[in-house]
Amino acid sequence: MNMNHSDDLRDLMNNETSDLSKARLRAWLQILKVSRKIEGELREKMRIEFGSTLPRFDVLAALYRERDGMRMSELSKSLMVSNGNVTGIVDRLVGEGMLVRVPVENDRRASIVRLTEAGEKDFAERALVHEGWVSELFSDLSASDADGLIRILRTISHHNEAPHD
Amino acid sequence: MNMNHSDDLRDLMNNETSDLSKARLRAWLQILKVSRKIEGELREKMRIEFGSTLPRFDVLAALYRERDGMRMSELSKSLMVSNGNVTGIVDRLVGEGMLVRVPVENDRRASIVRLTEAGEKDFAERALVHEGWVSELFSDLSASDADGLIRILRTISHHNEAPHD
DNA sequence: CACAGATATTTCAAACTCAAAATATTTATG
DNA sequence: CATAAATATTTTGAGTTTGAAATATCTGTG
Repeated sequence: MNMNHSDDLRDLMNNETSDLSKARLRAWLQILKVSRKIEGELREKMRIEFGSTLPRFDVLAALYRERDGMRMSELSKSLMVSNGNVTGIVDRLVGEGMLVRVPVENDRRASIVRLTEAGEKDFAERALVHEGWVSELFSDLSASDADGLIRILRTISHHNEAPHD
Repeated sequence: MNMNHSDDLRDLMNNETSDLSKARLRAWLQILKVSRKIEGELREKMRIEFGSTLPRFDVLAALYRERDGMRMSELSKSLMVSNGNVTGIVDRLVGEGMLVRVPVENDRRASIVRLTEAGEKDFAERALVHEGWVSELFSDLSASDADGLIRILRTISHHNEAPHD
């Protein structure tokens, strides 16, 4: 049973916070805890097994889904990180020979970033290993709990979706 | 229904990954997505409303729960970040007058970090505002979904708990 | 007591991250 | 066409983060 708008308003006016508000805070703290723990584990595995980092993996993953490449701005929006952030990571991946920057016809401001053949091959292998790590870290998560988790998280995502153009 | 050990083993040997493994990966990516979006929102609010940052809030929150103060190592373990990281953040918070370092009797290696009176007062106010922000960001999350979310995330946490001493 | 190993913390270099400013280019408007 | 506004990206400065090395101190064993 969801709260309606006037309930929310009453909550905001109220000095002491409601039980629901506290439950939501606990939920957020638990999300944060799991997220940090799993990220820490994955970071260490990437460092040891791949000699690489999580942010680089994320960039490669995004470009593996979009084989024709993406613009810097698309990349940063898709990863939900700042524009300037992506610049540095892409620079390093270009240096490692995983990515190339391709100029865009008719728009000399922009460039498309895409995987090199080597980058594509490397990532394909890494993605399988990565999925195995995640499945192992989540091995107590049943199929139905995975679905439940995804459903609940989506309701949160959608509420906080970026406003339409 | 959970997988047993030999199912996991078969999965590892198997080149193609299972549906369950893919569901777990999707769950992880959704956790990551929500976690990033909410962190971004909170970061911005903290910057604008408090002129402060998320990591500083986290340190203050931990010390607000432990009024007698914590050692640097306890702090970094509790926040799941590296030791060296906490040093820098505590340095800044000491500079802002929110924290003090107190020497530990009988152990000159260690020091206890605790809130100053001003730090305690400031944080108490901020914590209420923060809880309101979270509740607003999670306003589509019902009480039962909050509980469900917490339950599922705890099973993941527990599996990945640090091994006992 | 000597001193090897353990423990607590800081320092360090490299990478990541953000927000804002700067740069370059394109588009729209008069 | 001139040029203001919009767009795409990079640069910059400050802060955060990590993992490893350095420093200081403590503890247990002989």
